[in-house]
Amino acid sequence: MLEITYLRENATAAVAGLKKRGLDADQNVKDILKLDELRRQNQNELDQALAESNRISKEIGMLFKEGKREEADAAKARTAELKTRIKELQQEQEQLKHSLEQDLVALPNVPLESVPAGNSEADNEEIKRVGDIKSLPENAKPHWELAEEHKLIRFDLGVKITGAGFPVYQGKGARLQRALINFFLEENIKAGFEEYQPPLMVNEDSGFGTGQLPDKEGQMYHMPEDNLYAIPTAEVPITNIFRDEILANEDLPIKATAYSACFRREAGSYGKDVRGLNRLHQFDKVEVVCLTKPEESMAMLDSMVDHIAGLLEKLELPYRVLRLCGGDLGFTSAITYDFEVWSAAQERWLEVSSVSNFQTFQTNRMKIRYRGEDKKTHLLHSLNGSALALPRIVAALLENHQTDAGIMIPEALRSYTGFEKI
RNA sequence: GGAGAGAUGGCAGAGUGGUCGAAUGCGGUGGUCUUGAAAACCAUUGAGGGUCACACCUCCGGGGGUUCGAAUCCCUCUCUCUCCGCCA
Repeated sequence: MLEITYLRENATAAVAGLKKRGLDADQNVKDILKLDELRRQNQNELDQALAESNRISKEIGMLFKEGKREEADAAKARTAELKTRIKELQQEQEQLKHSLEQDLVALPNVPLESVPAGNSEADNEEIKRVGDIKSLPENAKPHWELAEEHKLIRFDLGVKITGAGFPVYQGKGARLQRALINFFLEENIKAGFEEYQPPLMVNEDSGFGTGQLPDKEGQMYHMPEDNLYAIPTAEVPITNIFRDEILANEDLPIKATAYSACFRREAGSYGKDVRGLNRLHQFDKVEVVCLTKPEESMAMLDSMVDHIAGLLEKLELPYRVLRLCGGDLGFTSAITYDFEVWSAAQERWLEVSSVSNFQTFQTNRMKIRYRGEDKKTHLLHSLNGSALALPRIVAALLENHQTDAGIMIPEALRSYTGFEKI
């Protein structure tokens, strides 16, 4: 949710920025500013009425104390009209606040200057490409065939015990999962992130905090008995740890990492490109979440991008980094870099990480603040990224590292897997 | 699942209808003292809205009600804790 103070002062810049998403927000912003204006007028009037009412009440108290019954009763009579007026104004205030909030929540984040305009993947800007795209052996296979052949991942068993999109990992497949989780966590810790183990279910407040609710309600698994939601990413519980907090300067920046299983209903996304590990209902991911002072967030974003690039290089995977165009940008993001790994056998790029700076868009809703030099509270900037999501990494590892002698495990991972090839 | 207790500022904890945004202690910040630190002492210290700045308004778990007036009384919801039962 954008800050109203930002919109008041930067309305034209906001509208111009949103255009890069292919969104004409001119009228929306005007409506918001109008509502804001009305709201403040209404509050002014309401405050005055309340002040008057408070004054009279105090007066009545004094009169009673002095035993002046009759004067007190006379004063009481004066409040009747005031009370109905207050009630009206309060109702109006509620409505105005509600409308304002609704309009604000509906507006996506404003893309930063460096974000290219555009409305599809084609307009994303490739800023980096690393690693050679190897030519694979004649008989190279996609990962789902490799997984079946080596009994690494059992999609059939997952279907039997749960349903499609809930694979069972077996033998070296299971050990590879565990190795990758540990590898990512250890690398993140080395880079200064603190590890957390969050709950895998969250309450409604947390869902609202990170913006999954109310709009993406259908994407989360919901347990109605207890009104809990299965997390779609560790970002949700981790970021919500800091909800409604004013963080101490010495604790900043926050650099958190967490492994979690992630659950996504992926309603309506059946069809092409969902084969094998490409899209699952349950998958594993190691996430990084940062909170910084505003002036430090862009440097933090760069350092996160560098860190994630390092992970992919250690896994010896060819990748590229894209700066997403406005139209491809997530609702809450001001700037996003996508990491894509080349899937040799599928001959397509697979998104394995998305690193974003949300600036105050998330923290405004969650009221995550710090105390500035001026002793006042200010909103922090929030950032997050996957470091990394397992399924597509596994897909890329299997496909890219297949040789006639077997699937080779990258050097950096061997101390974690305990085996060198599959 | 059964029974009971509770929810107040960063924390602990008082406050049962008006002068309470709220005692006191701890913590934080600034200062005095000190070579420095500790201790002691003094001062200061919740959040949000509003304003050029004041004024002013709102907030004592959430919602509703009674009253001229609610942290305090009533209704309701949520959450937490303790004991018993079951159980990893």
